[in-house]
Amino acid sequence: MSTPASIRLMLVDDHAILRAGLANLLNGEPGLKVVAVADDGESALSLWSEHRPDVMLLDISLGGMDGIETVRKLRADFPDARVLMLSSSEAEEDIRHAMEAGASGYVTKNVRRAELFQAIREIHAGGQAIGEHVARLLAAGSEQGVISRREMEVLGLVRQGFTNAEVGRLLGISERTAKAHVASLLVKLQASDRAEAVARGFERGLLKP
Amino acid sequence: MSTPASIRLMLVDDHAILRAGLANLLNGEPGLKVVAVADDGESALSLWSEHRPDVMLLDISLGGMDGIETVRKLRADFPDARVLMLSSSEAEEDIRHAMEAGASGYVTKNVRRAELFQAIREIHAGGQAIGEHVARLLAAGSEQGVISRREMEVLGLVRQGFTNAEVGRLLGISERTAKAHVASLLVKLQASDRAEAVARGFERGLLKP
DNA sequence: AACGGGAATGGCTGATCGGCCAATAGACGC
DNA sequence: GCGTCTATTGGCCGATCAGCCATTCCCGTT
Repeated sequence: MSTPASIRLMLVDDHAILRAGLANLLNGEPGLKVVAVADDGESALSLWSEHRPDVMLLDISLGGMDGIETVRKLRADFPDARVLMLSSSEAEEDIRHAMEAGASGYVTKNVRRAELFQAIREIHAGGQAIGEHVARLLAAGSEQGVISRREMEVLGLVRQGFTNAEVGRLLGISERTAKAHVASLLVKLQASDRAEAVARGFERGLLKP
Repeated sequence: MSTPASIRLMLVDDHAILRAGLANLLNGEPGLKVVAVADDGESALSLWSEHRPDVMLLDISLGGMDGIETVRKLRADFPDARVLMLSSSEAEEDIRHAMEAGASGYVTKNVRRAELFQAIREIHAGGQAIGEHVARLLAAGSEQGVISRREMEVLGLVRQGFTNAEVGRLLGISERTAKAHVASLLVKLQASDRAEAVARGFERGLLKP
């Protein structure tokens, strides 16, 4: 046929405004079509199997299950699902975790629209897409200790004032293990106690206000 | 006249996608028209005096000068300028500071579109607009303690990983006193340990990355 | 199949924390 | 002058932390 079928998109973001605006924007671009939207990970998964879109645009910060978990589960069920992370975070850890979880691309929300369209097409074609903005970040700060996903979870709980024992309970692991993760965080963040670790987390953009 | 003039809007947000999408969305609504966009506070101010819009939609988190500062300066130059804060932050401090700085309204980015349109019209008509979502937050926790200067100093040191004894030494006071300040911080910041106190400090904007 | 790293676990110990009690001194506003 | 608030200090104690030891399991890479 002369007009190739549109790339069928699914949007997942907890901000209604961004969802609506983005849908508008994407539907205005020839060759792209938004066929489903979701505001959390759970509905994203069920809507995916229902609509079977081509590409999911997924925010990292969602209520409930976060974007990383969502990618992981989606790719476990549909290994050929293609996901473009669309995040406002520039934290190196977020990017790395997203890609490791199976995302095919990662762009920050301040990409130019042309760059976004390009990324979607790239991904749909089977490629990877890292915003150049993002690529620079990755190249830059890959020196220091890499915070693992588990450690990020622990840091998030430490931030909320939980003790090691509580962290263990919440994550379904022993207090010893939680303590080990905290110890590891202290080393990697070059902090001398959990309070400083939290501060470093904010400074590095791992934690968001 | 039969068709009243549109409300002329200006968008200020550092996320290009949200800007583009939102502009689309707003221009699609009869009676609203986006006449200018900016991605930082400085250009927002100069574009305002150039275009003289009716209402500014302003994000709090901007590169460089933040949204609060932008409102303050704008209102200093144009006391009748009307600004609707459009933030993803639900932090009580952010809301309070924005309103104190002269914003006419505050909605979070997950308002429904109808509510957003309503807020814009409300503000243009000279009223105030607090998203109901936001209003609840404000009503809830408006009765917290004020952090004293000394406590701020202590918080700054705790953030850097100093122990109570070290804080005491650095401030020329005894460890007991330092401990008392920390205890007071825990109460006022509703934190259960120093790590959470630091986190709350960042969340409230008392500490900056 | 071997290797490296993350994740999970246990025990031990001295340092540190946070809560609870009470007290004195100076500053500010009414 | 009186009350309120912050800043300061002390003792006591159980809870929690952070450091150091070693071990097992699993996964992805080589």
